[in-house]
Amino acid sequence: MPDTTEQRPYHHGNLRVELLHAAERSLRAHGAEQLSLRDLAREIGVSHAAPRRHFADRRALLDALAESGFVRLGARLRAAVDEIDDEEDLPARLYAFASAYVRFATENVALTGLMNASKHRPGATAVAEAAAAAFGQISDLIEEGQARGELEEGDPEGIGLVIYATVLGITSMVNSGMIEPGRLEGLVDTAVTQFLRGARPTEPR
Amino acid sequence: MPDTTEQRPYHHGNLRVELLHAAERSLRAHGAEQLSLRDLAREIGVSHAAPRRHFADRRALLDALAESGFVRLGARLRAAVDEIDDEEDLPARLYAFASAYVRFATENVALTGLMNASKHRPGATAVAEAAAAAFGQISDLIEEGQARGELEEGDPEGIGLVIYATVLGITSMVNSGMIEPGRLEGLVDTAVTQFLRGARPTEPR
DNA sequence: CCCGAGAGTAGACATTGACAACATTGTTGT
DNA sequence: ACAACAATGTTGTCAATGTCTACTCTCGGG
Repeated sequence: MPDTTEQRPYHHGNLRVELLHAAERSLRAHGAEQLSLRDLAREIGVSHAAPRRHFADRRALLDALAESGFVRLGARLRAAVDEIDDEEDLPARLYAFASAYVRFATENVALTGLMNASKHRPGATAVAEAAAAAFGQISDLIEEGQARGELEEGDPEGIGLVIYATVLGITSMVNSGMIEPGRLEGLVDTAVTQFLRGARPTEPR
Repeated sequence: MPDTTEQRPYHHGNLRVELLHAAERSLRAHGAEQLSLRDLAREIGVSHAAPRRHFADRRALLDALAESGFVRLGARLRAAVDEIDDEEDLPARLYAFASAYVRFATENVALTGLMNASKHRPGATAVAEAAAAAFGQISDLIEEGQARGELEEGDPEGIGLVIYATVLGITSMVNSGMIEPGRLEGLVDTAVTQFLRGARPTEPR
């Protein structure tokens, strides 16, 4: 375990990951706007130019944060869905998915904002890929539901995107203070039930 | 009409609004991150400290931009809905609402990002109010639909928020580059139809 | 064993937001 | 008419920041 009391050798040896950790703490505490490379360097105890060896740019650091966020979000979404034992209980799985997203987004407000805001300029495919992997899961849920006849036919990816967008929008509004956090649960609930009602086959049976 | 070739009198006379205009141009051209008060001052031709007389803070300028954005958005949403002559054609009005939002958001990418990102810290009620006025309209649509029996009963504001969140989420994903702009129209379409299918009364008389 | 690449350091520079002290103008009360 | 006075702009200054360049340290492989 690295100790801060330890006499730092000339080479830190673990700077990149520690920078990411410190950056995430700062992000949580003061937001992306306030995040300063020099601050992180100070906090870790290296010179102000050291971060540049690992991140070409302030933006590169933020992108790395966003990417890491998407990876973790994807993992948590997958875990939440898999936690529903009954593989055929689509409503439960959908609700688990939505709840997991909401929990992540409200527990990581600034991070989520960063993830949604970071415009992926040409070439920065890493972030986009991580994001796609995160919400791609829901397409699978839709497809399975359609295969079992529980859902109306239709482009599964499109439908999945719409659901994802709904949850994203709700948490975005809560996180930006447009609506009170107390309404979150209720909104997610009506969103999911609304979708299920609208997506069931026209001729039941 | 004010000319830039004119000898500027000591008092500019219209600095506040011209600052906002210049700020919006800069926002559109380089994003909120890059917006610099000194730049705006230079562009307008006043001293670097002049903006401070009208905006206490860089953040105050951005907040004003966001508020103005919400006001204009609200107007365009209202106009779009009112443009549908048949007051009882709920689907058409919903679609008009969604389309208008999408158009605004894709025509004003950075502005929309700013509006959604600006965390309204305690006391900054102006932005929140403008936002509420913008999306509050949809609750009215829902209520009318319910009154005519075209929609299932339920908290109209909650339902309205869910729709708004869906459209917001879709455009957010497009604007952040997560999905290609070409899919926008189709996604909005499925979102609206999905909602309408799910919201119709259970026993259609 | 040495030497070169990777990793950290030190110094410099332009830019920025914020602040203070001062200048100019328009307004208002008398 | 005119003297305060409040708005509005200006100049000067300061600390902080991102980024760049040149230098230093350390370690592992020929």
